[in-house]
Amino acid sequence: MKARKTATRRLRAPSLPAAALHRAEQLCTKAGERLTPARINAYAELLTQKNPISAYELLALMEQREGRKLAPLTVYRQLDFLVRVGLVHKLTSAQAYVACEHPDHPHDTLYLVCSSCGKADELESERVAELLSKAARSRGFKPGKAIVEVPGLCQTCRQPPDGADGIGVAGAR
Amino acid sequence: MKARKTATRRLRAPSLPAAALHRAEQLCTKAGERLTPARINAYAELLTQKNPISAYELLALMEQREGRKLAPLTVYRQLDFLVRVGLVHKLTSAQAYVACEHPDHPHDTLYLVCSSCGKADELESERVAELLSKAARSRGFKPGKAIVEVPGLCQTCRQPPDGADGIGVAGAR
DNA sequence: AACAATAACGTTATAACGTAACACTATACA
DNA sequence: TGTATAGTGTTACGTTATAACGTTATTGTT
Ligand SMILES: [Zn+2]
Ligand SMILES: [Zn+2]
Ligand SMILES: [Zn+2]
Ligand SMILES: [Zn+2]
Repeated sequence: MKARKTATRRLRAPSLPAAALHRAEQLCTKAGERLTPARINAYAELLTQKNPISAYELLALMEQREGRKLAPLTVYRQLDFLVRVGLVHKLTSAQAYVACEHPDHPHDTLYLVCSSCGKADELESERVAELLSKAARSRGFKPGKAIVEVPGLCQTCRQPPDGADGIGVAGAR
Repeated sequence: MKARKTATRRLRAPSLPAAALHRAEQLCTKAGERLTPARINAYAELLTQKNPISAYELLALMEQREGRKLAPLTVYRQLDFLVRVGLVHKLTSAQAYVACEHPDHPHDTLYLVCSSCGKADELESERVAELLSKAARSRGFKPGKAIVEVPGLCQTCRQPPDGADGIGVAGAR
């Protein structure tokens, strides 16, 4: 008793690019995880965003897209999944989420995060990973994926060209 | 003019060690910040803790110590201050706070955080700081103090000696 | 000492972030 | 076909953090 299709109410998914979808499928297969429509939607929505967004911002976007109310938990579960398989990183210092720029292989979370405009620039550094891993193991500590977040001012937000300091970011070296 | 204390109502501060107090005073003087009794109390209470604690845990401890209700905001303000002057670090991935182990000079936040027992081991690495700073500047990014948190299992919590994996164990604090 | 300016503190209310519990649904596999 | 496992939806709740505003303490100046 639920067959009735109530005249599509703006259900268009954000249309995840085929290449991204394919990569995601492979990643999930390899990890023994299931890539469901709901998860695809969440990922696609995140991919439309240029900057990291909070879970509740994603919630609002998805609600608008799907034309119905969603529970926060829904979004959190999908984010947990996306982070788990490595498609998305959590910026813990900003309590925000952003799609990984090279999800093909697992790696640490390593970002430059602009305190002014919110932009997050993902880096990769084998040397940092190596240093941290070595330091950890030398203390008998078994390390997981490191979280490295460098707050500061991006090039654009440094506009005021004279040496003037911008935001109150302490201790720039 | 100072009103006499009204028959001590368990107001015993946790007695901040004199050396720590002295260091804190110097730090604040240098930074042009005021070290008030309330702030000293918060710091002292944090110093009694072996592991990082949440703001609300600190709130409860201080309420118990002072025998009265406090507002969360009070504690948050004191924590902001302590982090600002460098006496305390925030472990952003655990939403917890811990006293710095060498507050004498400013430095990045760099911890090994056990996902099982919650212990946080503070490291210092000039090389990591240097690498991050260099990478940032090479992109026109003006870096502040980096946040580096490595989750994992501490030596103690690795007890189960067979090679079994243990990462990802939730529920530290 | 009196004053003004600023920083810290207290209080109430509320916003933002995240999870527990439970019932239901889909898929995989014997 | 059953049975086990994983995913989803819903309600309610818990935790973390801040806004707004008025009061008190400190500092520097007259
Ligand atoms: Zn990535
Ligand atoms: Zn910026
Ligand atoms: Zn430190
Ligand atoms: Zn441990």
